Amino acid sequence: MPEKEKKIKVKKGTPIAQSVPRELLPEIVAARIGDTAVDLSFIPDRDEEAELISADTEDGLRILRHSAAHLTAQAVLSIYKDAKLNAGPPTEDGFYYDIQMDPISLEDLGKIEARMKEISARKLKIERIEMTREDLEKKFAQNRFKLDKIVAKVKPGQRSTVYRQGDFEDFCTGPHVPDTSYLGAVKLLSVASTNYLGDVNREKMVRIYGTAFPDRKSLEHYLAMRDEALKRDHRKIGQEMDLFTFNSERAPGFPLYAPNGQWIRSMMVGFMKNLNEKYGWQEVWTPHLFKDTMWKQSGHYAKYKDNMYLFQLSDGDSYAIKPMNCPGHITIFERTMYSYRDLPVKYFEAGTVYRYEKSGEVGGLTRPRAFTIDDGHAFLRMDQMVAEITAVLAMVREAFSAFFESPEMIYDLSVIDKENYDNYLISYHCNSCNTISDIRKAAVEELRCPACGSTGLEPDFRRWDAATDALRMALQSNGIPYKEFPGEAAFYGPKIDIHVKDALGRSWQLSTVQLDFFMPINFELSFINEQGKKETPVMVHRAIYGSYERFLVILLESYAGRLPTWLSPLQCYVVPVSQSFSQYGQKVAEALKARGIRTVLDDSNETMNRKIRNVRRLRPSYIVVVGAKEAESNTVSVRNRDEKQSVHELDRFAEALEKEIDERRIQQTL
RNA sequence: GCCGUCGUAGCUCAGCCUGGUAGAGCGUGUGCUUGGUAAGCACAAGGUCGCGGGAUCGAAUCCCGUCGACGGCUCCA
Repeated sequence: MPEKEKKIKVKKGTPIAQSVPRELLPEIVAARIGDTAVDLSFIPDRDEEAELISADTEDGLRILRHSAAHLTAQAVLSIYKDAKLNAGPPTEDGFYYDIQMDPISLEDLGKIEARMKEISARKLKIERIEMTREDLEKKFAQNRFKLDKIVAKVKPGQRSTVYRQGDFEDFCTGPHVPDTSYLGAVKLLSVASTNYLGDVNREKMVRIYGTAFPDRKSLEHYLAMRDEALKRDHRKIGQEMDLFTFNSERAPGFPLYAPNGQWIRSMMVGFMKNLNEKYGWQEVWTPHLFKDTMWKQSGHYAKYKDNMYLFQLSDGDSYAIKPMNCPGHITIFERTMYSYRDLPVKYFEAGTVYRYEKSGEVGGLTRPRAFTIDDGHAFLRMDQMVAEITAVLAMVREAFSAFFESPEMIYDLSVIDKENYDNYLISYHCNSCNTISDIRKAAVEELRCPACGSTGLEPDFRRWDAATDALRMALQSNGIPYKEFPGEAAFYGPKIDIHVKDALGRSWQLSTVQLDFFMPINFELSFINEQGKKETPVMVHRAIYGSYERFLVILLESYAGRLPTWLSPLQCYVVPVSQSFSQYGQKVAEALKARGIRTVLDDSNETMNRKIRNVRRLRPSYIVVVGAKEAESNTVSVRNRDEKQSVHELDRFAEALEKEIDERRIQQTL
C-alpha cells in the first residue's frame, strides 16, 4: 500500500484539522508530527510541519480500525450492561475487542453491528482527555482489566489519556479518527473465545472480530475476497477433487491421500528431486523410528517430548517416531570420515515426520499430525556458509517460479534476542576454569559449568554472530530485502524464513534456511581439515516447500483447484457425444494416454451435459468432446479450464498437451 | 490443553426448541432415452441419527460423559 506523502504546515495554538486542506479532510484520519501520530484535534505548541495520515494508508487503516474497535465496545456496552472491556487492538486486516461477558453467538453480531451503525450515523465527536493516573484509576475502578493496564503503563504521578465518544470512554493512547462518522464501513466478522492475557488460568473472554475500511466499496471488496477464500478452502476443494480424506476415528489429524491427491504429491516430489539433484543435493532415506537415546542427544527430547510419539517395547527399549529428519541425516553423515575436500555434503529426503499436535491445534492439511518435509541437511566448512545459503536462496526462487506466475516473496531473518537467551543453545564461558560449554539454560535446572561446577558463566555469542552474519551476507549480496526478528531464531541457530503471497493476498511461511553450529557439536561430527586434524562442520537445515501438505494447500487455494496441467490429476476427460461414438472416444483416449497424458474416457450411458456437469468438481484440465464431426475429421473439440472452446486435429492436440506438461507450463496452451 | 459452536445417507443439509422408532437435493445402481458443451425421464438401493450412559411407557430430539470436527487462545523444532 503506498503511503501518501502529504505534508502541511500547522500553526501553534490551532488544531491541526484547521490547517488541513478542506478537500482532503474527509479522508484524513490523523497526522504525524516527527515520529508521533496525533489526533487532528491536536494543538501544537509551536509552528510545526505535520504529515497527514489518510485512511487508505497502512497507518491510517490501523487508526481507523482501532477506532472501529472502540465503536464495537461502545455498542456492546450499550447492549450488554455487565460486559467488561479488556483491549481492542487493530490486526493485519481488521481489529478485535476482548470483552468479559456471557458467550454470544454469530447471530448476536448483527444486533451489535446495527447499534454501531446508529452510533456512527450520530457523528459523535471523539475526544482525547488527559488525566492523572489517580483519576484514571477512579474512572476505571469497576474494570480490573483496565486497572491492570493503567498500573502497568502509567507511572505514579504521570498522566495518560482517555478517549470519549458520547457516553463511552476508554483508556487509550490513540490517536483516533475525529468522529464516529468515519466508521461507516465496518463489519463484525466472527466471535471467538480467549483468555485474559492469553493465559488459560485467567478469565474467559469473548473476542469479537471485525474490520473497517475507509469506504463501503473497499469493505465490499474485502468481504468478497474473504468469501472467495472460504470457497477455496482446501478441505472443500480436496473433498471435491477427491484428493485426500481424514478418518477422525482411526487416525485423527492424519491425512490419507487418495489416488488423485497422491498423484499431485508425486509430481511435487519428483519436481523437488530434480531440483535438488541440479543443486548437488543427494537423496537419502531414513527410518521413521529411532531410539529415544538419539532424541536425547539431539536435544529434541528435552524440548519437544510432549509433542513426540514415544513408546516402549516389551524388552524395555524406548523409541520415538521421528518428529524431525535431521538426526537421521546426521547418522548417515557419521558413517564415514569425510575430508574437507568432500564438503559440502548435502543430503535431502522427502521425509515424513510425526508430531503430536494437541487436539485443538490440528486442522486440515495446514496443521496435520503427520507431514512430509522436503528436508535437506548440508554439512559445510565455515568458509562455505555464504555460498551455500546463496545457492539455497536461488533454489527457492527457482522452485516457486515453477509453480506461480510471478511469486511475491518476503524474507524474514530470525535472530537471537541477546537480552533474552535462556531458550537458546549457546556457548557459555566459565569465569573460574575458562571452559567453554554449550548449554540451553531453559533445559537445565541450574546453570553450572560442567567442568568445575562454578555458576559464574558468561554467555558467548560469537558463533551465533558468525552464523547470523553469514545469513545477512547471503541476503544482502543478492540484493534481497528482508526484515530482522530478534527472538524468533530456532533454539540451535538463526534462520531465514521465506513467505509467499498467494492469489488472495495471504502470505504463507514456506521455506526455511537455518544455520546450526550446535547439532554437529552434540553429535561430535567432524571432518578432516587441511592440517589433517578433526574439525567440526557447520550444518544447514533447509526446506523449500516447507511441507508437501502445506504447499498443496497453497496450490489448491491459489488456483481454486484448477492446477497447472502438469500437476492435474485429471488432464483430459473424454466425452463422446453419444455412445455411438464410444469407439472414436476410445481412440482419442488411447492416443492421449500413449503420450503419458492422464486421461479418462467416460462412455457411460449418460447425457453429455450431465457428464460435463458432474466432472467439473474434479477440475479436469481439458474436457474433450467427440462426436460425428470429430470422428470424421480426426479432430477433438476441447474446453479448457477457463471454459474456452477450440477444435484441434487429434495429433496436434496430443502433441501440444504433452509439451505443455513436459515444460510444466503454468498457463494452458490451448 | 483451554473457551465457544457443531456431529443425521458417499456429499450438502432439513428434522431437535414443543419426545411417538428418519426426510430432501446431489451422487450411486437399474431401465428408458442416444444426446453437441453446467440439471432428459422413471424406479431402486443407501442411515442402529459419532460413541457410551441416564431420566422417560417411548429419544435423532431432554440430561450427563466421551470421542471427533470447526472457529479462536496457547503452541508450532
